[in-house]
Amino acid sequence: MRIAIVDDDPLVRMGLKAILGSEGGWDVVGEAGDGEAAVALATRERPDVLLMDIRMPGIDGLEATRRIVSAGLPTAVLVLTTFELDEYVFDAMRAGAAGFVLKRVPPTELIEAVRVVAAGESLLFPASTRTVIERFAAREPGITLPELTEREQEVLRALARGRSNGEIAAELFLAVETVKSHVASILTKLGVRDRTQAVIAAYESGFVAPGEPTD
Amino acid sequence: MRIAIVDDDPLVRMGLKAILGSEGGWDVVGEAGDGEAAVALATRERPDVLLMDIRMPGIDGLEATRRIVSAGLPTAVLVLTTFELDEYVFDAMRAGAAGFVLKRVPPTELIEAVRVVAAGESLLFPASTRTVIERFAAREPGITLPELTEREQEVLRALARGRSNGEIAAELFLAVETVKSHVASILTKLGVRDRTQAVIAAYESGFVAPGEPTD
DNA sequence: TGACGGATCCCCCGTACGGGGGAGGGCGGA
DNA sequence: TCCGCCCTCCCCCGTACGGGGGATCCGTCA
Repeated sequence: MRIAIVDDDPLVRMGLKAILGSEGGWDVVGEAGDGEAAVALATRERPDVLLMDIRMPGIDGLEATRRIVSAGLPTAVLVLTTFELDEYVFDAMRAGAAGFVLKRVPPTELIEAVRVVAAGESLLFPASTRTVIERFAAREPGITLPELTEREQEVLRALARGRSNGEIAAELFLAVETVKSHVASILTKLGVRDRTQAVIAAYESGFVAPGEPTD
Repeated sequence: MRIAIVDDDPLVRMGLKAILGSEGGWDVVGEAGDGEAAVALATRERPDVLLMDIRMPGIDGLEATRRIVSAGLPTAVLVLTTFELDEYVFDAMRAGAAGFVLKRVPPTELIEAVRVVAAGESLLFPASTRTVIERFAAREPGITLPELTEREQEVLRALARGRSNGEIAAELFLAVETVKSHVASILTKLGVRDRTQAVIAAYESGFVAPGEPTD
């Protein structure tokens, strides 16, 4: 397995190298001290795993991660930082990092983390997982949808897939008038003006979520 | 540390008990075979950690978790299931579980998971973490929006807040006709039919996200 | 039994919406 | 310099949409 290490502190790089080098079958194929060099390194060596520091001069680790991921390189970026800042975690996730761990974790856990991301999985250190879960859960009760009947829920799901009244009628084997009356009752129940606002309410309430079966 | 075990299969309960009992300082203070009994058990014993199966007769593990969490009990629920279904993970997170692991993980990892949630942290098994990150990042699974001009992006954001053409015109100090032409070019660029589908595309692409500034 | 809500369907009507076409000003790249 | 893009505004037109009335059938529940 081929590993690259990116950190602006040579001492940290040496430490990481020492830890990872103790594992058999692993090979540290390159090092970099800033984001620019990190992207170049990843492009040239195409390592399996890249340990990425966040705070670096010039292009920081998050931006470098973004570039590496969006370049479609076969490299799993494991973000490795000193600070337990939640925003770092979220930004790293959004940047496309495969994992997020603190530098101060014991060597065995770091090795395990590298193994996990190399296997195509992901991991966060426990405290981050907690905040992620909290934010995920907290997003849920943004608004609560009023009680909708079975049929109305079906129609709302169809609305959230961008269907017109005619299409919904065809899909559910109904007359357009029936669909219209369902839509009308949905609108009044949700207290919104039109189907677009109904779809927004569906997303905001978690009734439908991005990335779910759109069709 | 006081632990409770909830699973409808007596054999599984015995197995878990055997694994956890091998740790010093841990005490299995109760068992339950369904959700109803789980809530009663948690209320009565107030354990530090509760291992919760999902698939159970009657009230399932997710609903039981919801009740335990919303009751404000000092119990960290570690959801433990056989199936690697993503929806289970998300539902468990929403229900307030502190962790989510598969039954088939090695005993050492299970023990580690109990230790983590008991410490007030959270954890997911790696494959779940990956899907959670992906959904959170909302980059990969979604679609990519074609290039929109500044103005078009403003208009799309307004659309995603449920605004009508007239309202957008007022907000942006434009003529309704201008808004209409922006909307028209958005629709053609996104390849969609109406504003509702445009809003859906905005959510699915991550251009806007649930829980973000709705107003 | 009757009341009630859900689901289905019908008609009328006004309008916001979306398609098509065009036109002018500003600003940066070729 | 001229071309192209963006932003702005204008007109016409057809229709899907949403609001307002209904009506009928069905199950549940009191």
